[in-house]
Amino acid sequence: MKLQMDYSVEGRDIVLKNPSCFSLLQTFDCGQAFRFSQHGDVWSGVVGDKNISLVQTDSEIRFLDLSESDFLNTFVPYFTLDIDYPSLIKDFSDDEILKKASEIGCGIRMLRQEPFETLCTFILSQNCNIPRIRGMVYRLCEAFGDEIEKGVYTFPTAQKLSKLTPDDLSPVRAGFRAKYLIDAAKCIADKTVDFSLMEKMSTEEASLHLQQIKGVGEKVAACTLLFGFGRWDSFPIDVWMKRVLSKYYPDGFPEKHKKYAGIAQQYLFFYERYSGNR
DNA sequence: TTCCAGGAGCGGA
DNA sequence: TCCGCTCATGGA
Repeated sequence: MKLQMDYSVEGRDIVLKNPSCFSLLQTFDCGQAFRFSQHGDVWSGVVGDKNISLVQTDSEIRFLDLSESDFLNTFVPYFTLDIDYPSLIKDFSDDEILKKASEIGCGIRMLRQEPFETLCTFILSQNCNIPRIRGMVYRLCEAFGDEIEKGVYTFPTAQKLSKLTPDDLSPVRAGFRAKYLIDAAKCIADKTVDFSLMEKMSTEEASLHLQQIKGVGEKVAACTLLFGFGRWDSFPIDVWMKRVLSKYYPDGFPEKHKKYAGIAQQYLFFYERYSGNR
């Protein structure tokens, strides 16, 4: 994994100087992850069993109180610091809408999130707005995760969730999604759905494999593959993307960009949702 | 109060 | 195969 930007160790922090294509606000607020929140200038969230805090200024992004080995092993892959975004965006510039969208959303970094957590959060996402998804995910972690610091919880394991009933999940207030969450946990725990096998499948095959879970259709499968497995060709189509496709791509998304269609999709989602193009 | 949300399952045509 | 209805809840 080749790091695409320089970093330095300053005291107990890791610092990225003048990072290209990296905005914490855009990355955490573009609807791919629901576990980061902002307090003042500090963004904090949980990745695996690590509580991480970050601060961005005009000239740097600072990972607070983080060892170099954790940075390299966990956060370089998590924040896709190995992807050359400027080249990717340049590649998109032959398409007028994609050019505009990737310029506006150029601070978005795709996140390589933990697959089970990604699966669950997008099962919860169905027919919900983003603030509500955050609430449900927080309550799920609070009720069934491990407390690693005061008020900070890990995401619960599949094994733990697989033993619960929808009634047990009532504090999450997930409604009809509770039973889907439990089915997902059971499928992962008993390996009916096997993440390690999916690594060898095509994106299409992996999507069908995930759709064995109740409450997982094409959209949730596509989000899981994109945000949890780094399948950049996976292209989730939700209500926002339906608008984008009908407005700008009535003849279909350009074949040429399908290899990174998932990243393009994220720029387009952000563009449509935040620039008032309705 | 009403509308709608990063959908999916279901039954009927 | 396609379409419309329903599901449970809360943010705006």
